[in-house]
Amino acid sequence: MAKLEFEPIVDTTRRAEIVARLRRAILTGQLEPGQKVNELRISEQMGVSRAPLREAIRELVQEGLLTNIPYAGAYVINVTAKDIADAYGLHHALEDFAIERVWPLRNETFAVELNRRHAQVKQATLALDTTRQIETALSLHSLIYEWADNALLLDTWQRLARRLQMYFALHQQARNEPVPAVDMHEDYVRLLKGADMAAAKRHAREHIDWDFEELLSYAHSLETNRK
Amino acid sequence: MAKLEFEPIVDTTRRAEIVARLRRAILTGQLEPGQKVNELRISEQMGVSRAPLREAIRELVQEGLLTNIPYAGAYVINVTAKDIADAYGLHHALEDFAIERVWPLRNETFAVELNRRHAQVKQATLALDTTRQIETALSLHSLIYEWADNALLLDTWQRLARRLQMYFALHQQARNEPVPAVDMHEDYVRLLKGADMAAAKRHAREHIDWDFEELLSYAHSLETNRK
DNA sequence: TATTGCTAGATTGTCGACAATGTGATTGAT
DNA sequence: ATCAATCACATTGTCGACAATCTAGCAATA
Repeated sequence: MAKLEFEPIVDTTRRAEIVARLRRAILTGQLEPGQKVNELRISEQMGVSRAPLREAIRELVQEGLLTNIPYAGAYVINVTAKDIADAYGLHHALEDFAIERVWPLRNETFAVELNRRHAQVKQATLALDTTRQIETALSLHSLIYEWADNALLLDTWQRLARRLQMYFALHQQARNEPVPAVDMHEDYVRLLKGADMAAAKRHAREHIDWDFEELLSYAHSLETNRK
Repeated sequence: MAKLEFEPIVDTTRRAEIVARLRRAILTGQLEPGQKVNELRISEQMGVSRAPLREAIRELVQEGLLTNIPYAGAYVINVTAKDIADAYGLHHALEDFAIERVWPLRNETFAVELNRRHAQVKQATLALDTTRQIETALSLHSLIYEWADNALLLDTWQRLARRLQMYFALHQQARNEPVPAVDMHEDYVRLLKGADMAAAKRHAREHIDWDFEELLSYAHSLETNRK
């Protein structure tokens, strides 16, 4: 008899769907930083009442994507250069820790999944689909966190990853250039499959720094625009 | 003219008050792990309607203190030995990072605040007030995160600190002994004021390990109880 | 006996209406 | 003209009621 496994049934509430849509709107920059989330307007657009929408807003506030001011409203978080720098500082710390933890847990399945996600990045890069490029790159980077066997670390990473996704989307949106059509992950993937952990850490650090440098121009424009 | 500073006005909504009360109930173990949060019952006890209570529940779910199953209810998170181990693994990583960042930012005010919080710990220890002992110890440990000048790191720590607070409270509740009436923070405080960062890191690591060892007996009882 | 289908009760999810609060314009006094 | 008081208006916060769903127990059937 074949071993058949079923996936759990998921997301049967309006609230969950609302959260997903709002989150996506924020992470893709459709809802801009600082913009107000008007409950009545959005609930009417989505065809739901304010109750599940408000519950969704509470979740996103806790996720750190919205801020709330009592009796004034919920606003998409603002992005400053310091926010971006903070995110990358934390990214460094988590990445080191994740690599250490994942190192002895790697196996053939890990390598296969690493290749699969890397292929997705390359595909999105070739297709010049920038939104998907960001998503797939973060998915690739998520792998070590998923395999590090630490639920709290994974949760922390996912919160951070959402911030990064937002920053990249805004950055890409700000400069209207196509996108870097090269893929920077060859070394990252190769080193994660290798035997030299120190080298992997070093490269991850450089890789993160490289991404950060990329965002700096956008971060700079934020500061100048504010004046 | 004396420099007078006002504290911000706080918590004008029922929701915020409900969140605070529920969180406290969970972190002190009054709401036990696995216990169901019955909306109707609690809303009647608190004298509020279900709407703000439900919004509060959403926040606590995102905070990681509750889990939610659609149409079934919200439950206080269960605690396993692995959860505790995960928390301490992450604690290690964050502590290292925080010490590095806070090191060049320390000044006289930092030292004064460090002493102040340490005094609170000693006071709670003398008074045999275990709940307050846990709170003040975590407050002491929070200082380096507050001074590290990284909002995301601070946020991450606060989420972790709440888990730790819960674990300690449950641990203390499980064994009915009075409490360790000794204070372990003398060296911690001294090294944080000193010049040897490596030594501070090393000690913090040992200190965290010591706390973890302390929790292991409780973690063990969890596993055996489950059988 | 084991399994399926049904029913009643309890609980969560959602809705529409009302209360509380903030905001900006208007008025009026000095 | 300036400033304070007032007043609509819009928006958020809260409430009570209803709809959708789950669970446990019992009956029916093989």
